[in-house]
Amino acid sequence: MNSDEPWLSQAQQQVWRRWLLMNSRLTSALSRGMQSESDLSLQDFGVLVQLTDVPDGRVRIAELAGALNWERSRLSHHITRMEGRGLVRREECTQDGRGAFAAITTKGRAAIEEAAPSHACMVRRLVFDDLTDEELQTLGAITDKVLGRIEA
Amino acid sequence: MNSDEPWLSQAQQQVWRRWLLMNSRLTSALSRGMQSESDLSLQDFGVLVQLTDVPDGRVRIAELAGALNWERSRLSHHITRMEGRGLVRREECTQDGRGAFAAITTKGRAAIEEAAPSHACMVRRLVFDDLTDEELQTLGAITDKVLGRIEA
DNA sequence: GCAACGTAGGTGATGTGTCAACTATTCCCG
DNA sequence: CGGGAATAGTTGACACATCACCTACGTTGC
Repeated sequence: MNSDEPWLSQAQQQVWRRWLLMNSRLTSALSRGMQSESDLSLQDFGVLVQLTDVPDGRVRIAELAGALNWERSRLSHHITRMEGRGLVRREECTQDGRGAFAAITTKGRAAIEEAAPSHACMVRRLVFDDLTDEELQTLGAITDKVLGRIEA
Repeated sequence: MNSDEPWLSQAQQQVWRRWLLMNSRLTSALSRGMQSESDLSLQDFGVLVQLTDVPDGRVRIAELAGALNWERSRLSHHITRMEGRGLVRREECTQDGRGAFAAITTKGRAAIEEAAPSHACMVRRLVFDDLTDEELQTLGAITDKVLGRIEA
């Protein structure tokens, strides 16, 4: 438990490995679930969530990339593909000639509204239903601490 | 808090979003750190960890894929690339003519031994150093619960 | 022993992410 | 104002992941 040593304690290492495993299992499970219930990927869903979060259903590209923690170029490619499927559309920004918005379409809204309930249900079943209030609270505290560390 | 409703409670949703964000931030941070300190990717590292975990430094492909939660074909492609860089080598399995091992090479061992300390240190700094013993224990309990749910 | 089926692993085409470079615009400051 | 630096977004080449399919071997049951 000495901070100068580079290694993790036995307990930390065990938790860490289980955590990594849980994350990848959870992601694949949610991803499979999403694909089978709708024709959205988890990534598509993430984009659409951000767009429905905001009243006018459109967000500046860079802001969206920040919220998703994606690279700008990745988002640009992804938007291109989603645009091709009619889920979003690009809109130009009059305030800033360089800028652009990604805007959700009617079809996009329909898609996320169809996908959301079963996804939320799955998240509950796999993650939250078994957690006590105290565990939920601790989990929140942990994520905040880690996010705090990463900022710094 | 009714299990029949598909939706997440306000508190759950907030924790969930922070959790997702934390995961993607943490992964990018660790990935960047790994790349800058060694010439391994986080994925390479994961493979090598599994191989050093076992006395003879070789694991059957399918078992390795299971431990990493990767598809077999993904692993096969990845092994091919790592083999090209001299980090691992394929070995045939005499017990089962279909089978194969992935085995760590001397160079692979050197690579992971060089990369491990700073990676472990980063994991400690970003994740564990701020956590109390109780939080660590709760985190372990949570991962076990979720993993349990996913198995079922 | 051999036909039908299951399993281990590999392959190539296609989809997605990353990186470096690029254009167009805005900002800053003399 | 004007010119260099910074910023928003896109693009194309390349790296990696996924999917459907393939081969080779093993297992089972007749």
